[in-house]
Amino acid sequence: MGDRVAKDALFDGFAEVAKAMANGRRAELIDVLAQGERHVEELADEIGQSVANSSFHLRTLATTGLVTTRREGTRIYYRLTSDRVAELWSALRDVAAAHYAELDDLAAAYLGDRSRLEEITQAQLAERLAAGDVIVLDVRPTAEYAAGHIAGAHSIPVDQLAAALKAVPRDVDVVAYCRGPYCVMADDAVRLLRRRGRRALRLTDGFPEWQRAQLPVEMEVAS
Amino acid sequence: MGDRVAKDALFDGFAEVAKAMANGRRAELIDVLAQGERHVEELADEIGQSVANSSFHLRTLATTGLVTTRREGTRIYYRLTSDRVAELWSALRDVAAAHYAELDDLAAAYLGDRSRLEEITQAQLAERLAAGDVIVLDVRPTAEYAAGHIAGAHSIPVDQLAAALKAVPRDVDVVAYCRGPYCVMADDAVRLLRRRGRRALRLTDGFPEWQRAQLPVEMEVAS
DNA sequence: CAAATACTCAAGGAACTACTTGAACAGTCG
DNA sequence: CGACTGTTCAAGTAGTTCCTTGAGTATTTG
Repeated sequence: MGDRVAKDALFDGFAEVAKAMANGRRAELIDVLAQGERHVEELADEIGQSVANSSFHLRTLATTGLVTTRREGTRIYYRLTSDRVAELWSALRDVAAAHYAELDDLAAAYLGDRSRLEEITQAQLAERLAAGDVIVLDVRPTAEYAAGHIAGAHSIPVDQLAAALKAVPRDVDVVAYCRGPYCVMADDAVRLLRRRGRRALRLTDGFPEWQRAQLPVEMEVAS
Repeated sequence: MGDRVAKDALFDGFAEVAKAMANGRRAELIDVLAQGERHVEELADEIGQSVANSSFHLRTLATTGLVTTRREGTRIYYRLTSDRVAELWSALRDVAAAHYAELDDLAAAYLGDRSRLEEITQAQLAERLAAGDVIVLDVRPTAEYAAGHIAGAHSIPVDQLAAALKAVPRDVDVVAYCRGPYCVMADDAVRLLRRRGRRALRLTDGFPEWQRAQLPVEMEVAS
């Protein structure tokens, strides 16, 4: 069976990459970075940790090559090294959802009851977008919308939705989307819209999955 | 940003699954189980660990739902819960190979110099198999061949190849394959064949990848 | 050049992880 | 039923990981 020591070392190498993702805070970082690049303070804020600790976790991710940095003035921006990392993250989520029994409870505790939220798949939305019989709302923060969004989507961050309701046409279905299947922003948006009597649906996945599926996207051009 | 505690718990849940893979010995277990089910003693032997320790690692994998068991007589057989787990493992390997700098050295130390081994991709092999101008050798142990192999492949475990050389036709290219991209059995087979003057190539991936790509497979029917 | 900003590094303690040894627990087969 | 086999559990030790605090290092701006 070949060289035991070298084989163990090689598999320890694969395990290093798994270890990089084997921490809830680092998982959150990957999830946020799948939306686009961020600097350390933003990331620390996003995961609710100190800047020092976030920096430490980012370093861990960088050591295994999952994230890369770019300096701009006094800030350092982190991003996922490639789409493959986002795919790996997505595969991990899927396996967890499918096979890890306790995940259901954890997801329910964070997401609340989704049974009454109507969902729409990527394929269905792509079709209806082409047909033009639907309004799509990107309810993520505007910076994420600017970095890339579903072609034709309108930016209304979820915390501004109540105020912007009047701008949303009444006579057509509304689809809200956000960061991904475990993001609550679109859920909140859909619940609000339905309370106000609109017919609203949630896109099952988020923007990163849409983009990876090669469906049409747009981005704000730097001026 | 919703409920911090619940969000952290959810992402800790995803991290649990990554943790299950975040150990070299467990990674080896997953790699072996991707070939088919095994009982504990075989697995312990395969990863060069005590039965007790292997059992412990298998339990860890079972807790996150990555593996499942089945009893047959006095033995307990473990297998991957689904193809998704194999896909996740494959995605992890790919990311490690693409982004984790140190992996190259580790792989080189275990696999040796592959630069002089000619390779063939799944697609190319599928085409040549259809055309019938190639002999395919499955050089894994016979039990793995029996559990499933590339349609039309012949079983010659690598340690029996030297003795069985005469049975391999001289006038046609030979393709050897084994467990996957980080398995040395096909490498050894190809090197041996070339030393004996045959034109031999290595299939880039192994059997699990072939099967997941929906390419034609066969298996020994239980009698 | 000095001050300010953004980030990283180092030390330290609490909590977890890996592996070993030896005992306990099923099921199965005579 | 009772011995046997294959597997799991428990205890113990050495080593690793996580997060905090506070100091240190780049880079930009005044």
